[in-house]
Amino acid sequence: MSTAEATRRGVPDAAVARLPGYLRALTALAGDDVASVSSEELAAAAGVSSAMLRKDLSYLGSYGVRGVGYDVGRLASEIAAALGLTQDWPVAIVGMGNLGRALADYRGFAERGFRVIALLDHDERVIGEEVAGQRIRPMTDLEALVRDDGLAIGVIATPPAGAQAACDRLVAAGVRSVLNFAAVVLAAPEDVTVRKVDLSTELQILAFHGHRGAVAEAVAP
Amino acid sequence: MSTAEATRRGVPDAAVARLPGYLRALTALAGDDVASVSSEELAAAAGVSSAMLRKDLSYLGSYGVRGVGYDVGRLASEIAAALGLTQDWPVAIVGMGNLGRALADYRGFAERGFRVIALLDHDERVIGEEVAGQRIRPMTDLEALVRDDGLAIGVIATPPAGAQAACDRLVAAGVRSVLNFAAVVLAAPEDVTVRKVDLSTELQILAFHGHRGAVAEAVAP
DNA sequence: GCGTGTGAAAATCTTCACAGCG
DNA sequence: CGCTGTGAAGATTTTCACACGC
Repeated sequence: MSTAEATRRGVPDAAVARLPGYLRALTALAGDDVASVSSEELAAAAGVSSAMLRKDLSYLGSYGVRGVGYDVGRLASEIAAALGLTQDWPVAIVGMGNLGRALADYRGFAERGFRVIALLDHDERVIGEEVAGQRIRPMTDLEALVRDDGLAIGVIATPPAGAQAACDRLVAAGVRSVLNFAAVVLAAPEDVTVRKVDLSTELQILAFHGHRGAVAEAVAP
Repeated sequence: MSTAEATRRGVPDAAVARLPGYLRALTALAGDDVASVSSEELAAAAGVSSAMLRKDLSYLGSYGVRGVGYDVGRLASEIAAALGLTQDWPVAIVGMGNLGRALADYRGFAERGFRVIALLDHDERVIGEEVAGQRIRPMTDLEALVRDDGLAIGVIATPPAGAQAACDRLVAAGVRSVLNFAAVVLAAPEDVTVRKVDLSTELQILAFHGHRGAVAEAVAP
Protein backbone atom coordinates (compact mmCIF):
# COMPACT_ATOMS: atom_id res chain seq x y z
CA MET A 1 0.00 0.00 0.00
CA SER A 2 1.52 3.34 -1.00
CA THR A 3 1.39 6.37 1.28
CA ALA A 4 -1.01 8.06 -1.13
CA GLU A 5 -3.34 5.07 -0.98
CA ALA A 6 -3.20 4.87 2.78
CA THR A 7 -3.95 8.57 2.97
CA ARG A 8 -6.84 8.33 0.58
CA ARG A 9 -8.44 5.40 2.38
CA GLY A 10 -8.11 7.32 5.57
CA VAL A 11 -6.19 6.59 8.70
CA PRO A 12 -8.58 6.59 11.67
CA ASP A 13 -8.47 9.81 13.67
CA ALA A 14 -7.56 7.94 16.82
CA ALA A 15 -4.55 6.44 15.06
CA VAL A 16 -3.45 9.79 13.60
CA ALA A 17 -3.50 11.27 17.10
CA ARG A 18 -0.98 8.66 18.22
CA LEU A 19 1.42 8.90 15.29
CA PRO A 20 3.26 11.94 16.71
CA GLY A 21 3.94 9.92 19.85
CA TYR A 22 5.45 7.08 17.84
CA LEU A 23 7.52 9.54 15.85
CA ARG A 24 8.90 11.10 19.02
CA ALA A 25 9.78 7.71 20.48
CA LEU A 26 11.50 6.74 17.23
CA THR A 27 13.45 10.00 17.17
CA ALA A 28 14.63 9.35 20.72
CA LEU A 29 15.70 5.81 19.75
CA ALA A 30 17.54 7.09 16.69
CA GLY A 31 19.34 9.57 18.95
CA ASP A 32 20.54 6.63 21.04
CA ASP A 33 21.73 4.91 17.85
CA VAL A 34 19.16 2.15 18.11
CA ALA A 35 18.63 0.75 14.62
CA SER A 36 15.73 -1.61 15.13
CA VAL A 37 12.76 -1.96 17.50
CA SER A 38 10.01 -4.46 18.12
CA SER A 39 6.42 -3.34 18.40
CA GLU A 40 6.61 -4.28 22.07
CA GLU A 41 9.53 -1.95 22.76
CA LEU A 42 8.23 0.93 20.71
CA ALA A 43 4.78 0.62 22.22
CA ALA A 44 6.24 0.77 25.72
CA ALA A 45 8.21 3.89 24.80
CA ALA A 46 5.10 5.53 23.40
CA GLY A 47 2.83 4.41 26.22
CA VAL A 48 0.40 2.24 24.24
CA SER A 49 -0.20 -1.48 23.79
CA SER A 50 1.80 -3.33 21.18
CA ALA A 51 -1.37 -4.53 19.48
CA MET A 52 -2.56 -0.98 19.06
CA LEU A 53 0.79 0.13 17.74
CA ARG A 54 0.84 -2.62 15.12
CA LYS A 55 -2.72 -1.87 14.12
CA ASP A 56 -1.97 1.85 13.80
CA LEU A 57 1.13 1.20 11.71
CA SER A 58 -0.81 -1.20 9.50
CA TYR A 59 -2.91 1.77 8.31
CA LEU A 60 0.23 3.31 6.86
CA GLY A 61 1.54 0.16 5.20
CA SER A 62 3.81 -2.79 6.01
CA TYR A 63 7.08 -1.33 7.10
CA GLY A 64 8.19 -3.97 9.58
CA VAL A 65 9.96 -7.28 9.12
CA ARG A 66 8.30 -10.36 10.59
CA GLY A 67 10.34 -12.02 13.25
CA VAL A 68 12.60 -8.96 13.49
CA GLY A 69 10.87 -5.64 14.06
CA TYR A 70 10.99 -2.18 12.54
CA ASP A 71 13.91 -0.22 11.15
CA VAL A 72 13.94 2.91 13.28
CA GLY A 73 14.97 5.34 10.56
CA ARG A 74 12.69 3.88 7.93
CA LEU A 75 9.64 3.87 10.16
CA ALA A 76 10.29 7.41 11.33
CA SER A 77 10.42 8.56 7.70
CA GLU A 78 7.22 6.78 6.83
CA ILE A 79 5.34 8.24 9.77
CA ALA A 80 6.71 11.70 9.06
CA ALA A 81 5.57 11.34 5.46
CA ALA A 82 2.12 10.20 6.51
CA LEU A 83 1.81 13.20 8.82
CA GLY A 84 2.92 15.54 6.05
CA LEU A 85 6.10 16.53 7.86
CA THR A 86 8.36 16.29 4.84
CA GLN A 87 7.93 20.01 4.47
CA ASP A 88 8.32 22.73 7.08
CA TRP A 89 5.02 24.21 8.22
CA PRO A 90 4.91 27.97 8.66
CA VAL A 91 3.02 28.95 11.80
CA ALA A 92 1.74 32.29 13.06
CA ILE A 93 0.87 32.96 16.68
CA VAL A 94 -1.98 35.38 17.25
CA GLY A 95 -2.24 37.12 20.61
CA MET A 96 0.89 38.22 22.41
CA GLY A 97 -0.16 37.98 26.04
CA ASN A 98 1.60 35.74 28.54
CA LEU A 99 0.71 32.56 26.79
CA GLY A 100 1.49 33.86 23.31
CA ARG A 101 4.93 34.96 24.46
CA ALA A 102 5.63 31.63 26.12
CA LEU A 103 4.61 29.86 22.93
CA ALA A 104 6.81 32.16 20.84
CA ASP A 105 9.73 31.09 23.01
CA TYR A 106 8.88 27.42 22.89
CA ARG A 107 11.69 25.43 21.31
CA GLY A 108 9.67 22.35 20.52
CA PHE A 109 8.08 23.91 17.46
CA ALA A 110 11.25 24.31 15.41
CA GLU A 111 12.50 20.90 16.49
CA ARG A 112 9.51 19.25 14.92
CA GLY A 113 9.38 21.10 11.67
CA PHE A 114 7.17 24.03 12.55
CA ARG A 115 8.55 27.46 11.80
CA VAL A 116 7.02 30.38 13.70
CA ILE A 117 7.15 32.96 10.93
CA ALA A 118 5.07 35.65 12.59
CA LEU A 119 3.80 36.94 15.90
CA LEU A 120 0.60 38.92 15.53
CA ASP A 121 -1.53 41.06 17.77
CA HIS A 122 -4.43 43.32 17.14
CA ASP A 123 -3.40 45.78 19.87
CA GLU A 124 -1.38 48.63 18.33
CA ARG A 125 0.39 49.24 21.61
CA VAL A 126 2.36 46.00 21.42
CA ILE A 127 3.00 46.02 17.68
CA GLY A 128 6.67 46.52 16.98
CA GLU A 129 7.72 45.11 20.32
CA GLU A 130 10.28 42.36 20.06
CA VAL A 131 9.54 38.87 21.40
CA ALA A 132 11.78 35.85 20.90
CA GLY A 133 13.71 37.71 18.23
CA GLN A 134 10.72 38.71 16.15
CA ARG A 135 8.78 41.95 15.95
CA ILE A 136 5.09 41.73 16.75
CA ARG A 137 3.12 42.50 13.60
CA PRO A 138 -0.42 43.73 12.95
CA MET A 139 -3.23 41.40 11.90
CA THR A 140 -3.35 43.15 8.55
CA ASP A 141 -0.15 41.33 7.60
CA LEU A 142 -2.02 38.03 7.47
CA GLU A 143 -2.94 38.04 3.80
CA ALA A 144 0.66 38.71 2.79
CA LEU A 145 1.91 35.95 5.10
CA VAL A 146 -0.40 33.42 3.49
CA ARG A 147 0.37 34.57 -0.03
CA ASP A 148 4.12 35.11 0.25
CA ASP A 149 5.21 32.73 3.01
CA GLY A 150 2.72 29.91 2.68
CA LEU A 151 1.35 30.41 6.18
CA ALA A 152 -0.83 27.39 6.87
CA ILE A 153 -1.32 27.10 10.62
CA GLY A 154 -2.58 29.71 13.04
CA VAL A 155 -2.20 29.44 16.80
CA ILE A 156 -4.74 31.47 18.75
CA ALA A 157 -3.47 32.66 22.13
CA THR A 158 -5.77 35.65 22.57
CA PRO A 159 -8.16 36.25 25.46
CA PRO A 160 -11.45 34.37 25.01
CA ALA A 161 -13.31 37.48 23.86
CA GLY A 162 -10.98 38.00 20.90
CA ALA A 163 -10.60 34.41 19.81
CA GLN A 164 -13.49 34.19 17.35
CA ALA A 165 -12.42 37.41 15.65
CA ALA A 166 -8.86 36.12 15.41
CA CYS A 167 -10.13 32.87 13.94
CA ASP A 168 -12.27 34.70 11.40
CA ARG A 169 -9.31 36.80 10.31
CA LEU A 170 -7.14 33.71 9.92
CA VAL A 171 -9.78 31.90 7.91
CA ALA A 172 -10.46 34.95 5.73
CA ALA A 173 -6.75 35.14 4.97
CA GLY A 174 -6.77 31.51 3.86
CA VAL A 175 -5.44 29.62 6.87
CA ARG A 176 -7.11 26.22 7.13
CA SER A 177 -5.60 24.81 10.32
CA VAL A 178 -6.09 26.44 13.69
CA LEU A 179 -4.84 25.53 17.14
CA ASN A 180 -6.98 27.29 19.74
CA PHE A 181 -5.73 27.96 23.27
CA ALA A 182 -8.62 30.26 24.15
CA ALA A 183 -11.39 28.90 26.33
CA VAL A 184 -14.15 29.22 23.76
CA VAL A 185 -15.71 27.07 21.08
CA LEU A 186 -14.76 28.47 17.69
CA ALA A 187 -17.07 28.47 14.70
CA ALA A 188 -15.27 27.85 11.42
CA PRO A 189 -16.09 26.52 7.95
CA GLU A 190 -16.02 22.77 7.53
CA ASP A 191 -12.84 22.73 5.50
CA VAL A 192 -10.94 24.37 8.36
CA THR A 193 -9.51 22.05 10.99
CA VAL A 194 -9.69 23.48 14.48
CA ARG A 195 -8.10 21.81 17.46
CA LYS A 196 -8.39 23.01 21.01
CA VAL A 197 -6.02 22.96 23.94
CA ASP A 198 -7.67 23.91 27.18
CA LEU A 199 -5.89 23.91 30.49
CA SER A 200 -8.97 24.33 32.65
CA THR A 201 -10.72 21.46 30.91
CA GLU A 202 -7.75 19.21 31.57
CA LEU A 203 -7.69 20.15 35.24
CA GLN A 204 -11.41 19.56 35.54
CA ILE A 205 -11.02 16.09 34.06
CA LEU A 206 -8.27 15.43 36.59
CA ALA A 207 -10.52 16.71 39.35
CA PHE A 208 -13.17 14.24 38.24
CA HIS A 209 -10.78 11.36 38.53
CA GLY A 210 -9.38 12.49 41.87
CA HIS A 211 -12.87 13.02 43.18
CA ARG A 212 -14.26 9.82 41.75
CA GLY A 213 -11.47 7.83 43.40
CA ALA A 214 -12.43 9.30 46.75
CA VAL A 215 -16.14 8.62 46.22
CA ALA A 216 -15.51 5.06 45.05
CA GLU A 217 -13.49 4.39 48.20
CA ALA A 218 -16.26 5.79 50.38
CA VAL A 219 -18.93 3.75 48.63
CA ALA A 220 -17.10 0.44 48.30
CA PRO A 221 -14.05 0.40 50.56
CA MET B 1 -30.34 8.34 39.98
CA SER B 2 -28.26 10.06 42.67
CA THR B 3 -24.90 11.59 41.93
CA ALA B 4 -23.19 8.90 43.99
CA GLU B 5 -24.88 6.19 41.96
CA ALA B 6 -24.00 7.83 38.67
CA THR B 7 -20.42 8.16 39.82
CA ARG B 8 -20.22 4.56 40.92
CA ARG B 9 -21.67 3.20 37.70
CA GLY B 10 -19.17 5.28 35.83
CA VAL B 11 -19.62 8.10 33.40
CA PRO B 12 -17.89 7.20 30.13
CA ASP B 13 -14.53 8.91 29.72
CA ALA B 14 -15.63 10.56 26.52
CA ALA B 15 -18.58 12.11 28.33
CA VAL B 16 -16.45 13.29 31.25
CA ALA B 17 -14.14 15.02 28.79
CA ARG B 18 -17.08 17.07 27.51
CA LEU B 19 -18.59 18.04 30.86
CA PRO B 20 -16.21 20.97 31.38
CA GLY B 21 -17.37 22.37 28.04
CA TYR B 22 -20.99 22.17 29.10
CA LEU B 23 -20.15 23.78 32.40
CA ARG B 24 -18.40 26.64 30.69
CA ALA B 25 -21.32 27.22 28.33
CA LEU B 26 -23.73 27.18 31.26
CA THR B 27 -21.60 29.64 33.17
CA ALA B 28 -21.63 31.98 30.18
CA LEU B 29 -25.42 31.67 29.93
CA ALA B 30 -25.82 32.35 33.64
CA GLY B 31 -23.70 35.45 33.18
CA ASP B 32 -26.13 36.63 30.52
CA ASP B 33 -28.99 35.99 32.95
CA VAL B 34 -30.41 33.15 30.89
CA ALA B 35 -32.43 30.93 33.21
CA SER B 36 -33.29 28.01 30.97
CA VAL B 37 -31.81 26.27 27.91
CA SER B 38 -32.83 23.50 25.56
CA SER B 39 -30.41 20.73 24.71
CA GLU B 40 -30.29 22.15 21.20
CA GLU B 41 -29.13 25.58 22.40
CA LEU B 42 -26.66 24.29 24.95
CA ALA B 43 -25.23 21.79 22.49
CA ALA B 44 -24.66 24.55 19.96
CA ALA B 45 -22.89 26.66 22.58
CA ALA B 46 -20.66 23.74 23.53
CA GLY B 47 -20.02 22.63 19.96
CA VAL B 48 -21.58 19.18 20.09
CA SER B 49 -24.78 17.55 18.83
CA SER B 50 -27.90 17.80 20.94
CA ALA B 51 -28.25 14.01 21.02
CA MET B 52 -24.79 13.67 22.46
CA LEU B 53 -25.42 16.35 25.03
CA ARG B 54 -28.61 14.67 26.21
CA LYS B 55 -26.88 11.30 26.34
CA ASP B 56 -23.99 12.73 28.33
CA LEU B 57 -26.31 14.44 30.80
CA SER B 58 -28.31 11.25 31.18
CA TYR B 59 -25.24 9.64 32.78
CA LEU B 60 -25.47 12.18 35.59
CA GLY B 61 -29.22 11.90 36.15
CA SER B 62 -32.43 13.50 34.92
CA TYR B 63 -32.06 17.18 35.52
CA GLY B 64 -34.11 18.52 32.62
CA VAL B 65 -37.81 19.13 32.23
CA ARG B 66 -39.48 17.51 29.21
CA GLY B 67 -40.99 20.01 26.86
CA VAL B 68 -39.05 22.82 28.53
CA GLY B 69 -35.31 22.32 28.86
CA TYR B 70 -32.74 22.65 31.61
CA ASP B 71 -32.50 25.12 34.45
CA VAL B 72 -29.14 26.77 33.87
CA GLY B 73 -28.16 27.18 37.51
CA ARG B 74 -29.32 23.75 38.56
CA LEU B 75 -27.59 21.95 35.71
CA ALA B 76 -24.36 23.87 36.30
CA SER B 77 -24.41 22.77 39.95
CA GLU B 78 -25.03 19.17 39.06
CA ILE B 79 -22.21 19.07 36.54
CA ALA B 80 -19.86 20.83 38.95
CA ALA B 81 -20.78 18.26 41.58
CA ALA B 82 -20.20 15.37 39.20
CA LEU B 83 -16.77 16.78 38.33
CA GLY B 84 -15.91 17.18 41.99
CA LEU B 85 -15.71 20.97 41.76
CA THR B 86 -17.65 21.67 44.94
CA GLN B 87 -14.31 22.05 46.64
CA ASP B 88 -11.30 24.11 45.59
CA TRP B 89 -8.45 22.04 44.25
CA PRO B 90 -4.96 23.03 45.33
CA VAL B 91 -2.49 22.88 42.45
CA ALA B 92 1.29 23.07 42.34
CA ILE B 93 3.24 23.94 39.21
CA VAL B 94 6.61 22.24 38.87
CA GLY B 95 9.20 23.79 36.59
CA MET B 96 9.51 27.55 36.35
CA GLY B 97 10.72 28.02 32.82
CA ASN B 98 8.82 30.07 30.26
CA LEU B 99 5.84 27.79 30.22
CA GLY B 100 5.70 27.38 33.99
CA ARG B 101 5.69 31.14 34.44
CA ALA B 102 2.99 31.62 31.85
CA LEU B 103 0.90 29.01 33.61
CA ALA B 104 1.51 30.66 36.98
CA ASP B 105 0.10 33.86 35.51
CA TYR B 106 -2.86 32.17 33.89
CA ARG B 107 -6.12 33.52 35.26
CA GLY B 108 -8.31 30.66 34.13
CA PHE B 109 -7.21 28.41 36.98
CA ALA B 110 -8.64 30.47 39.82
CA GLU B 111 -11.82 31.18 37.85
CA ARG B 112 -12.60 27.50 37.69
CA GLY B 113 -11.86 26.52 41.24
CA PHE B 114 -8.18 25.64 41.02
CA ARG B 115 -5.88 27.39 43.45
CA VAL B 116 -2.19 27.53 42.54
CA ILE B 117 -0.76 27.14 46.01
CA ALA B 118 2.86 26.63 45.06
CA LEU B 119 5.43 27.16 42.34
CA LEU B 120 8.27 24.68 42.53
CA ASP B 121 11.59 24.22 40.84
CA HIS B 122 14.49 21.96 41.47
CA ASP B 123 17.05 24.55 40.38
CA GLU B 124 18.39 26.40 43.43
CA ARG B 125 19.19 29.45 41.35
CA VAL B 126 15.52 30.33 40.77
CA ILE B 127 14.24 29.37 44.21
CA GLY B 128 13.11 32.45 46.08
CA GLU B 129 12.44 34.39 42.90
CA GLU B 130 8.99 35.89 42.76
CA VAL B 131 6.56 34.92 39.99
CA ALA B 132 2.92 35.97 39.85
CA GLY B 133 3.06 37.05 43.46
CA GLN B 134 4.50 33.81 44.82
CA ARG B 135 8.01 32.79 45.74
CA ILE B 136 9.42 29.81 43.90
CA ARG B 137 9.94 26.99 46.39
CA PRO B 138 12.16 23.90 46.42
CA MET B 139 10.85 20.45 45.58
CA THR B 140 11.49 19.38 49.16
CA ASP B 141 8.42 21.39 50.19
CA LEU B 142 6.16 18.89 48.42
CA GLU B 143 5.47 16.59 51.35
CA ALA B 144 4.42 19.51 53.53
CA LEU B 145 2.18 20.89 50.77
CA VAL B 146 0.36 17.58 50.48
CA ARG B 147 0.09 17.11 54.23
CA ASP B 148 -0.76 20.66 55.28
CA ASP B 149 -2.48 22.15 52.25
CA GLY B 150 -4.13 19.15 50.68
CA LEU B 151 -2.18 19.50 47.45
CA ALA B 152 -3.85 17.12 45.00
CA ILE B 153 -2.84 18.13 41.48
CA GLY B 154 0.63 18.64 40.07
CA VAL B 155 1.32 20.43 36.80
CA ILE B 156 4.61 19.47 35.19
CA ALA B 157 6.16 22.23 33.10
CA THR B 158 9.78 21.11 33.27
CA PRO B 159 12.03 20.33 30.31
CA PRO B 160 11.48 16.80 29.00
CA ALA B 161 14.58 15.44 30.73
CA GLY B 162 13.32 16.42 34.18
CA ALA B 163 9.69 15.45 33.78
CA GLN B 164 9.89 11.85 34.99
CA ALA B 165 11.83 12.87 38.08
CA ALA B 166 9.30 15.60 38.80
CA CYS B 167 6.49 13.12 38.40
CA ASP B 168 8.19 10.63 40.71
CA ARG B 169 8.62 13.31 43.37
CA LEU B 170 4.96 14.33 43.08
CA VAL B 171 3.79 10.74 43.34
CA ALA B 172 6.11 10.00 46.26
CA ALA B 173 4.66 13.01 48.08
CA GLY B 174 1.15 11.66 47.56
CA VAL B 175 -0.15 13.60 44.57
CA ARG B 176 -2.45 11.40 42.50
CA SER B 177 -3.35 13.69 39.59
CA VAL B 178 -0.77 15.01 37.18
CA LEU B 179 -1.05 17.29 34.17
CA ASN B 180 2.04 16.89 32.01
CA PHE B 181 3.19 19.57 29.57
CA ALA B 182 6.53 17.95 28.91
CA ALA B 183 7.00 16.07 25.67
CA VAL B 184 7.58 12.67 27.25
CA VAL B 185 5.49 9.69 28.25
CA LEU B 186 5.41 9.49 32.03
CA ALA B 187 5.42 6.24 33.96
CA ALA B 188 3.27 6.34 37.09
CA PRO B 189 1.41 3.88 39.33
CA GLU B 190 -2.05 2.87 38.19
CA ASP B 191 -3.85 4.85 40.86
CA VAL B 192 -2.29 8.07 39.59
CA THR B 193 -4.14 9.84 36.77
CA VAL B 194 -1.80 11.43 34.27
CA ARG B 195 -3.03 13.65 31.44
CA LYS B 196 -0.83 15.10 28.76
CA VAL B 197 -0.94 18.38 26.90
CA ASP B 198 1.43 18.45 23.98
CA LEU B 199 1.75 21.39 21.65
CA SER B 200 3.87 19.64 19.04
CA THR B 201 1.51 16.71 18.88
CA GLU B 202 -1.41 19.04 18.25
CA LEU B 203 0.47 20.80 15.47
CA GLN B 204 1.42 17.49 13.89
CA ILE B 205 -2.19 16.40 13.88
CA LEU B 206 -3.08 19.69 12.21
CA ALA B 207 -0.31 19.11 9.69
CA PHE B 208 -1.80 15.72 8.89
CA HIS B 209 -5.16 17.26 8.14
CA GLY B 210 -3.70 20.11 6.10
CA HIS B 211 -1.54 17.68 4.20
CA ARG B 212 -4.25 15.11 3.72
CA GLY B 213 -6.54 17.77 2.26
CA ALA B 214 -3.89 18.65 -0.29
CA VAL B 215 -3.25 15.00 -1.19
CA ALA B 216 -6.96 14.23 -1.48
CA GLU B 217 -7.35 17.13 -3.89
CA ALA B 218 -4.44 15.90 -5.97
CA VAL B 219 -5.74 12.32 -6.09
CA ALA B 220 -9.43 13.03 -6.62
CA PRO B 221 -9.94 16.63 -7.68
C1' DG C 1 11.41 -19.26 16.06
C1' DC C 2 9.82 -14.82 16.43
C1' DG C 3 7.44 -10.81 15.85
C1' DT C 4 4.59 -8.56 12.28
C1' DG C 5 0.17 -7.89 10.07
C1' DT C 6 -4.66 -8.62 10.25
C1' DG C 7 -9.27 -10.66 10.30
C1' DA C 8 -12.60 -11.23 13.84
C1' DA C 9 -14.44 -10.31 18.46
C1' DA C 10 -15.19 -7.12 22.11
C1' DA C 11 -15.66 -2.72 23.94
C1' DT C 12 -16.65 1.89 23.53
C1' DC C 13 -18.71 5.80 21.62
C1' DT C 14 -22.12 8.31 18.68
C1' DT C 15 -26.32 8.80 16.33
C1' DC C 16 -31.05 7.71 15.61
C1' DA C 17 -35.67 7.90 16.52
C1' DC C 18 -39.33 7.86 19.37
C1' DA C 19 -41.76 6.93 23.83
C1' DG C 20 -42.90 9.55 27.71
C1' DC C 21 -43.89 13.36 30.41
C1' DG C 22 -44.52 18.08 31.79
C1' DC D 1 -47.15 20.32 21.70
C1' DG D 2 -42.18 20.35 22.61
C1' DC D 3 -38.26 18.65 24.42
C1' DT D 4 -36.09 15.34 27.40
C1' DG D 5 -34.40 10.73 28.30
C1' DT D 6 -33.16 6.41 26.44
C1' DG D 7 -33.24 1.80 24.25
C1' DA D 8 -31.52 0.23 19.95
C1' DA D 9 -28.78 0.70 15.83
C1' DG D 10 -24.65 2.09 13.83
C1' DA D 11 -19.87 3.59 13.76
C1' DT D 12 -15.51 3.61 15.57
C1' DT D 13 -11.84 2.01 18.39
C1' DT D 14 -9.38 -1.44 20.93
C1' DT D 15 -8.13 -5.99 21.97
C1' DC D 16 -7.47 -10.72 20.83
C1' DA D 17 -5.23 -14.44 18.74
C1' DC D 18 -3.06 -16.54 15.21
C1' DA D 19 -1.59 -17.12 10.29
C1' DC D 20 2.25 -15.68 7.81
C1' DG D 21 6.86 -14.85 6.25
C1' DC D 22 11.56 -13.62 7.13
